[in-house]
Amino acid sequence: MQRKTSQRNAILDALRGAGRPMSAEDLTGLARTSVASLNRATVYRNLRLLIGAGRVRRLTHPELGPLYELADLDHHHHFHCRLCDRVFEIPGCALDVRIATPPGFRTDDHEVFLYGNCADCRG
Amino acid sequence: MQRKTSQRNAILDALRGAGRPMSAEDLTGLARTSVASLNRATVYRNLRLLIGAGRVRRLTHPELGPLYELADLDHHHHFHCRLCDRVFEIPGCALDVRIATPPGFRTDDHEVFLYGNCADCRG
DNA sequence: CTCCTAATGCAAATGCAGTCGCATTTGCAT
DNA sequence: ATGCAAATGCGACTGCATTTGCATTAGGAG
Repeated sequence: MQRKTSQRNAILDALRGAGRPMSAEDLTGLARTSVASLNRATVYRNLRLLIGAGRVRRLTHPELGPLYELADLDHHHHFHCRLCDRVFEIPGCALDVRIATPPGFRTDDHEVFLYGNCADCRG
Repeated sequence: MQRKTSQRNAILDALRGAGRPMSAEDLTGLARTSVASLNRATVYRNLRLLIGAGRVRRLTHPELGPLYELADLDHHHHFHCRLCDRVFEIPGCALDVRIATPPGFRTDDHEVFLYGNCADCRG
């Protein structure tokens, strides 16, 4: 990642603009509004680079598969609206890890996925 | 699912005996201790049948991919030991869904994945 | 402005979970 | 004991996310 390219900017801008995790495909579509020629392979190559550089994080959503989000976010949960299929970043942590951890185990990390309807879709 | 076959029994017994969610591949390996000829396609066909009958549940683990578990379990979390790579069913729920849900949203369901080391591996 | 090489676009290729067609086996009702 | 449809085993095949080979384009140091 030594040169700055319009496609890499477009990918990062798309991620920042959306403010929510997206699939590689959605991300490609969104970034194409900036760079129309943007190719899938380029997106994947840049995602790999950006993940390596600690700027992007890849997660696997149990219902939606692989999603990409900016890495400079504090710990948060993910809410999947089953109507509009968007995933929202929910700041904060409502899990009591001490209670969640069985005796003798040590929990280093965790993920929480919420499912339901977002405010827009309930309107 | 009208006839009882040794392979279907082997699959269910493997799931019961292990007491934890497993990949189709691990499940096949385990069930083969009962029915050596057991084929992958048969495992998948039976899993589909059993899921349709509400006896088995399929889940996608963010780090381990698709796993299968018995469906007659109460709500629980999943603990992934990163040393032995086993997934444990953790009974109970240490998530406060009211706190976890943003204003205006409605949460119908959720999943919690814990990561760390199990009691055996910490020994 | 030039040149070197990183980065891109394209299309073909991977790897993996799961599925399908078909010949053969096997529950189980009669 | 018989027969038929369900179930199995096998190997080839899908679909999807991602990767790779290669020719071309384009940052940016000099």
